[in-house]
Amino acid sequence: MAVRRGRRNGARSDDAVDLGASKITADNAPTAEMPAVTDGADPVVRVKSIPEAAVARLAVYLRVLSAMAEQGATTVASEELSAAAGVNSAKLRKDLSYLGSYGTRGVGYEVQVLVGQIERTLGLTRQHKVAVVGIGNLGHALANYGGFPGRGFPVEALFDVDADLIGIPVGGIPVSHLDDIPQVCADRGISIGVIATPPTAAQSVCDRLVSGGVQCILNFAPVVLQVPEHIEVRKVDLAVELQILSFHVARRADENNGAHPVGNGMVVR
Amino acid sequence: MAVRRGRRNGARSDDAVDLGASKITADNAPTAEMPAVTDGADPVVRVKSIPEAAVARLAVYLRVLSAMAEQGATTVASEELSAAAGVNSAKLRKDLSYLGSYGTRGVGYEVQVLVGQIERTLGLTRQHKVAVVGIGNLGHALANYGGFPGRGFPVEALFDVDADLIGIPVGGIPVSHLDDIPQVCADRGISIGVIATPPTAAQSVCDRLVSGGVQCILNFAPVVLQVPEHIEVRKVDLAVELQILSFHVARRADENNGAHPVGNGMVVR
DNA sequence: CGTTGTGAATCAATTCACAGCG
DNA sequence: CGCTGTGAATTGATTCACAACG
Repeated sequence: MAVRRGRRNGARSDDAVDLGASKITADNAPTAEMPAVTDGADPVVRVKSIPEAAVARLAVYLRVLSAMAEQGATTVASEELSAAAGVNSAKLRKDLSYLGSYGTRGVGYEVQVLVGQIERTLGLTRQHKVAVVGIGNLGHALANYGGFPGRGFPVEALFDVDADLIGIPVGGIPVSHLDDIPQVCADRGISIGVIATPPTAAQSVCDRLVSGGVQCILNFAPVVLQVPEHIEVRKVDLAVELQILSFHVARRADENNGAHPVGNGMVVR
Repeated sequence: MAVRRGRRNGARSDDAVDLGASKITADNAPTAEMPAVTDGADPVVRVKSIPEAAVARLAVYLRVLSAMAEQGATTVASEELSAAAGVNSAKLRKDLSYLGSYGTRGVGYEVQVLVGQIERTLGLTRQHKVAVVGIGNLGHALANYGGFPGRGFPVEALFDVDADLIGIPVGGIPVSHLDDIPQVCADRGISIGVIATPPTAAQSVCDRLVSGGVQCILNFAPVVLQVPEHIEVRKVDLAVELQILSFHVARRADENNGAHPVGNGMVVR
């Protein structure tokens, strides 16, 4: 073994994470690992890397906590929060421990404190301007989401190829042409690009977003995008989702059927 | 494609998948732990279970392979296929090995064979009828997907609460009322329910889908659904996706910056 | 008390590295 | 030779279980 350690960083966990979409990474080059400090010693590094899978769950906890706060809850125990978030309490506590130590033994966590810490950790204390590309059905849905989840992710640019759409405002933002992606994204300081185009257009749109300076891409098109190393891509793929469900249906059917050819009442087809 | 049941090598697996969307599990330790057989004595179980993470990737390989087939490719090596799918070749080969041994050493894989095997494994040789609930922007987008990914996932029922929508056909299917979910789903043999409603309606919709006999749910609403154990749920959550991206932006900024901009207490623990 | 926080143990997924074979 | 298939090694995530502590 050569290079050791390496902190979260350029982490190339091929897919890891596990919520919503999948992380996409080049996945090649195993070697170029930077030896970065991790635990201990380094006085400057304080962000103890958080496991990818935990990050996705933090976002879920955050939503649950916000709902609880609205209902007036001021403190919550790991058992309760974990149940509401659909995970077990040990996992929840471990996840929260990555943020630091904000609980009170024998009592639980203060809802507001947790909300604040999760927001800080997820980088929600700054704004991330979003551009949506492809104003079809899905793009419309996204554009109208009206500033996306809460505040923090304002949609500030829309793009399409269709000449009939250019200039028309959707959800308050006029649609620009694909060709203007780099310019407009750069001008408006877009940091997240959402691709909701047909698959054939996706790679080229992606390239333009990158040249416009976006740092992250959320890709709804069923294609594997090729991006430079420093760009973070997540993918939401309906076909893949359905096929995974299909797999489970099939598996279950096989199991039930192990010996019995005759199915149960639910057999479709 | 004719519906065929080859249960030759039926693969099964255990639990949480992890790509694409998230598998939601009760997660309450089902303490009844059975020593899973790995190769063994069990008379019925001889199939190697497929790691959950691999299932999601198989769906991706399938798409890439289909595209290659269309371009006239007849064989493909792991290196090429893996590059196109955005994973490394060792992982690809391992994933494919779960299907059985369909490659030719020194040559590669026959595209058609692989396509067939993946389809069989994912249960794509049967049809899975889909219902979409919530015909807003997103629901519309989904309903118009026109029979979803290829064939295999025909949308056969639509639901909404809005009286103005009831009876109106969207993508060829008339919209029914939420109250009719159980009946209609049962009648039409729906196996997959897609929830595209506002969060407040989601749980109740979910319950009705379950009572209508659907086996799997794809949930776009930002809520953690509670379902009976035998129901498979996957979640696609826009807010979570964006927040994960946000996390990575923040992390990167912190790194480049040695020191964090806004001086909140950085914590360590 | 009751609940957090966390090492240690377990379980799952990924990667390595090479034997086996066409 | 070139490429697959796979055990072994590694890395990562989850769960256990309990000491620490308000």
